[in-house]
Amino acid sequence: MDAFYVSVEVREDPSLRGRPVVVGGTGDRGVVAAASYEARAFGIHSAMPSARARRLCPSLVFLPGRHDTYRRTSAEVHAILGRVTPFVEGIALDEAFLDVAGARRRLGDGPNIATALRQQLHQELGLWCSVGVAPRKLTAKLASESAKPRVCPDGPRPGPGVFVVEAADELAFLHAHPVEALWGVGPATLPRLQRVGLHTVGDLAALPEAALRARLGENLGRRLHALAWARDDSAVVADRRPKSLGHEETFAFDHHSLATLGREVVRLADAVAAGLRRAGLAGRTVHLKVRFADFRTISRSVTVPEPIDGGHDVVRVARRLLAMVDPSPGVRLLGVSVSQLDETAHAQLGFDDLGRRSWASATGAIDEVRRRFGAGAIVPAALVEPGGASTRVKRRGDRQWGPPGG
DNA sequence: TCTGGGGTCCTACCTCTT
DNA sequence: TCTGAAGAGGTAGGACCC
Repeated sequence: MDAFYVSVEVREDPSLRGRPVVVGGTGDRGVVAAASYEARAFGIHSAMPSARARRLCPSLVFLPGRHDTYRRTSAEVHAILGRVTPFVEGIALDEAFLDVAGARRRLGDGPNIATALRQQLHQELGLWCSVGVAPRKLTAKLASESAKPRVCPDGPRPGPGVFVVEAADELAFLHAHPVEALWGVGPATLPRLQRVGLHTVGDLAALPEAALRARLGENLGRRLHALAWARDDSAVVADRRPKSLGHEETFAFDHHSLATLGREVVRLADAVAAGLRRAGLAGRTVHLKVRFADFRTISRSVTVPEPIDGGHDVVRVARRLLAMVDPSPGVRLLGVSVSQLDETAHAQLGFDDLGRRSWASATGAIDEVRRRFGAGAIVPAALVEPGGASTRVKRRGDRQWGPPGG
């Protein structure tokens, strides 16, 4: 989808059309999550610190974002994609691979399907997308970039919308791209390649695989060499199962006390546990991530014998991990996640352990209250601050791209 | 400039078991 | 019984993607 979050906002408020708009964290520590093409003309891009984006474009319209709306819209998009083929692999809320090999007899060739799909998405949802058509995922992804609108100093120019790479042209198309276009070349690997004069995928392809392996390590060297020669036979995988689930949050101010961080851990762990139960999952390994004021990041994890999905259990393990951390340098971010997931959610119901059984039934009741009255209707006692009717409980979800502005 | 949040995958190292 | 090798699993950190 083109500038997905921003496009959803513009659809709801047409007065934003044609203006430099970004969705992202509004506070000093926030970043840009999505920028309209008008904003990109100012040099603004996603992951840029919000403060810098404001400096680049004082007339910028800054929206805090509504993740639930984007998630709902993404589901609508996927429903339309699912009419074309059941083989839809979601990459992010705004991106997916489709294997249309089996749909060609019914709907025409790849470019025809792509053109029809763009029109359908626009007619039904009021959103535009760009489609790359190619023999494999890597080149389809790059082709979709070529299909997108272009940013010029005098404003955005529409792209072709659909960009087709035929099998015969695939290598020439691929080799003309910069090395960072390849999956696996990021901010750490790019300088290592550039230092030895490898700037394009073609440069990389011309190097013997052994030389690349020696430079980048066996695995990465082999993988990048294969990708540079368009050897990527990874299939489109529909219905991917998540391997971990977590929440993390950057604070508006650094925390130095274990007591304050303890409350944050309870909130995050409780939200993660609720997410696990919603997804019908339970996990065995709990991870705690801590980023200090100087951006040094550590993680601590522990594996428990049985899968857990109850707030009480995840909180207990996460608190144990927090006790290993010295918060005195100042903590700017805390994260809790759970991995080693399986679908035996509520496994503890089967335990011959009265304590666990009563927690499990309490958890079921908590989920039901939250379903009927909202996520804030019932919270862990550790999060309730004194204040009677004015008691306010901070919940996850209102600060998706960094702490809010003050 | 001053760095989010949701993830996946890989590597290195350690411990335990066979 | 002791020892070393190999494999599995756990833990920590980092790179990468959208």
